[in-house]
Amino acid sequence: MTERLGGGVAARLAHYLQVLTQAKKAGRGAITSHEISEYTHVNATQIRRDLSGFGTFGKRGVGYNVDALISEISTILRTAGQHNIVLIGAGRLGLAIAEADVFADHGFSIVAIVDADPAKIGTTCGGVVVQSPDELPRIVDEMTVIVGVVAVPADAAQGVADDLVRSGVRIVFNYSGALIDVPPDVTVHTTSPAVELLYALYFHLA
Amino acid sequence: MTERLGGGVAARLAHYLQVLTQAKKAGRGAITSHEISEYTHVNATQIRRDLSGFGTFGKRGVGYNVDALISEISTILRTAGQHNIVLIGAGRLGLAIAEADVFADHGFSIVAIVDADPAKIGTTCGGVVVQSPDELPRIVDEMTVIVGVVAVPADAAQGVADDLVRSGVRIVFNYSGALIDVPPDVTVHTTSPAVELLYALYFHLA
DNA sequence: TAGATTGTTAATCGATTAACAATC
DNA sequence: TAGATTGTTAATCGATTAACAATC
Repeated sequence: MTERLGGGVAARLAHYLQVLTQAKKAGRGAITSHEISEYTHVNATQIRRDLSGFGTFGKRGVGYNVDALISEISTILRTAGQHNIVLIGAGRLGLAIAEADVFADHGFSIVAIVDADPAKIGTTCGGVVVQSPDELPRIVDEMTVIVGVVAVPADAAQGVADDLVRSGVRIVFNYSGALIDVPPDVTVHTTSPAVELLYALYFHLA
Repeated sequence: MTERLGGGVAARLAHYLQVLTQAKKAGRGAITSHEISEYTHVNATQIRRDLSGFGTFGKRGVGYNVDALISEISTILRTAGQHNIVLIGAGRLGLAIAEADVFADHGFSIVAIVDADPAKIGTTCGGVVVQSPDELPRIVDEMTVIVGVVAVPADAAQGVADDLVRSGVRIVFNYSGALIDVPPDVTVHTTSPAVELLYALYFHLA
């Protein structure tokens, strides 16, 4: 019964989950497919069909129960558990990420922060002590870290990614903007706000 | 001849542009469709077709000239010019954004930083002075700002967005994670790194 | 009951993929 | 020439959209 989802469906479900989590925080008890559509820019019919494929989660004339839907989608995506992250780079960007609760909201826990600057090692941020890059293999192994977040300058990004891969990390989240090469069994996600900005601007100008 | 692009094509072209810009920074003179595919996760055939629809930009057996392709895509997306941004929130995240060159790389210029904290007003960051939110309508008008970047805590995001919309901003870039409601003629883009993380994790676990 | 929204179908459109000739 | 990669076609698959009955 648990067949592998297509890439499109999985991406959309993750997006719905993000909106639902925020709606819950805002105190919303129920939400309609049209509201989810507004926030995700996904067609409302598409949303209803995506969901109805896994069960009847909605109530006609009312919408979807936020708590219940969060639980259902978490189960479908199998991301209900706790997952450990290591953050590389204790600069402004790194500390801003460590402070944000966007990861914590979805069960991702930053279990270690690493920085090459000796002056930063030993300092604390969000209850997590900054450690040396030398500790990386041990940290990844002992705490079963599967995601590494790269928040270093562009010219240091490839080196950091290499360290992460050598240490056993299989998902790299790249905030540096730089292009990163990794082995085929490792996934890199490069966040590029400018891409969405260029896209929005095109339709604004056109 | 300049017909309006479909949403999918425009988004992909923006993505290619981001990769090309980074490749140029890394000193690359040429790039193949397969390389762009690796970095964007877009099918290589799809990339070649997207590009060949606008002209013959590539050289068989070699690939695409990076500089030339940047110029071509910029023209297609009509984003070759300079565009002004206002940044709201001079906290860690805001300053990290102001420091990053991800926007500058694509011709977006942060012309003003705004923060409600009186202690921050008057301080400088990246050559830009932090101003009071009261100045927002004047700034947007005088400098023809069309994009507002929201880098404030989640509970302040809606208020900031309202201020931006009242001041005339038509594209809101939301880093707070909170859900934001705006009039129909305004576009909101909410960055949610957790979405892509959940997505990557699903395929890692499955 | 009346209004609203889901669940679902059918029809269209765009994306994906494989394959390969053209050509650098 | 040999190898590589583009440009392009054709065939398949998934996304999108409109429409509407079911039902809360």
